[in-house]
Amino acid sequence: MALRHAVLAALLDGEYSGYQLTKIFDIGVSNFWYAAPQQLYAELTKLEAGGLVTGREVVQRGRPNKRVFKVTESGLAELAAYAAAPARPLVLRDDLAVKVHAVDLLDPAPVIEQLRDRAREAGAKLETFERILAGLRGDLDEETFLREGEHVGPYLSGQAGCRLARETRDWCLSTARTLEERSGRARERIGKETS
Amino acid sequence: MALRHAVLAALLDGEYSGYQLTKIFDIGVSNFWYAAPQQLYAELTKLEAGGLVTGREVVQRGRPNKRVFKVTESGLAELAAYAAAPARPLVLRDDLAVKVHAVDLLDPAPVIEQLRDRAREAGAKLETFERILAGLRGDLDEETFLREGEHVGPYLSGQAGCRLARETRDWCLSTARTLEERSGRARERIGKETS
DNA sequence: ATAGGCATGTAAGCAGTTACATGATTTA
DNA sequence: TAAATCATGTAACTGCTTACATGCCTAT
Repeated sequence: MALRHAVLAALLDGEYSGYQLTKIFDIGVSNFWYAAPQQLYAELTKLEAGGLVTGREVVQRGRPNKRVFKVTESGLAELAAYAAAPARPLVLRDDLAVKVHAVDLLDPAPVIEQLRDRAREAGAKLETFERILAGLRGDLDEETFLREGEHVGPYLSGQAGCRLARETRDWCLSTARTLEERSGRARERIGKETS
Repeated sequence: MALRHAVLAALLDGEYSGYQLTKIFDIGVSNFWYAAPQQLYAELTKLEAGGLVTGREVVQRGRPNKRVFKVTESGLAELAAYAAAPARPLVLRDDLAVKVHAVDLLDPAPVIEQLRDRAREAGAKLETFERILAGLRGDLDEETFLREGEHVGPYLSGQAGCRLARETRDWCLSTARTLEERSGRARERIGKETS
């Protein structure tokens, strides 16, 4: 069980509804966890049944009511036990890297396009994260904030998201450029041979 | 279905047995895919049944015989179709980042220790990858190899692994240092108050 | 002797994905 | 009036993890 702890950790930042969590997990809780909406609703139900979170109804006008959740004492205890247990190796499954690995025997064009797409996404994510980080540290510069700020956890995990997004963007762009140039030269050679 | 394509891509580099693949997937196929040994044996069985790979017995002395596999025509066609289809977002699930996110309300000591452990692992992985990349490019410098080399796919995906390992190591170390210093100062304050 | 690496699996259970379902309100 | 956003689920399926199982060979 693993999503459970990611949800608990996310709920430390404030009270959120299932729907709000889907937004947070959609960009990946600072990009280190992904979960589908249906998983979150299911997990929240289980967590509430187990007494690790409590929900309360929030009446809204102009839009449907929602139930927001917060972590209970026993939820916090669960998180503490989890944090003390040894970390398991991270799970990474990257479709696009598999395609790049195999690209020599394949048509590079669609792979290049996908690399460009992902570079764009990663760039957007990077901007989002940088805005979030700037919001968290407020007026302070990073060093001061990390030394004296009260809640640095979300900032530190956000930095991981930033780093990953930046590297992803740069790798995608440089890889796309490499493949583009190679297929450009390949076309030239064929052109010369057949002319 | 996704592991299937990662296996096919890995088998493009040469003929491997299930056991050899576990070693490759253990360090994460250049760090972009992880799979447990049992998954690989099961997947190879399925791939062979579907005619996407063929196996042949290799008789060895001094150790048990093994079955090595290679990709068939139809396996290559499957890979080509897969590469042309839109990439799905990468799956990332990082236990340790969840703990860091929640660290403000938790005992930081075990988290710091886990960060140091992971930094060590990432450093080792980085060295491994750099050795692999150096082997792939041989005498050529990186730029020349990427321009003129025959098989650049594994090199490019390996670069992604390098980048990720380097960022992981650096983030873990700087995060551990930040948390260490903060808990050091916290202890000092408590010392002063109680003396 | 025994620990570790090589080699290959089965079986049960849990987690994650995909498809389907509903309904209100706001914006274009 | 159609599309997008808010809001919450169920059901079926597939894929992944954990635990268990076997056996040979090499090095210490």
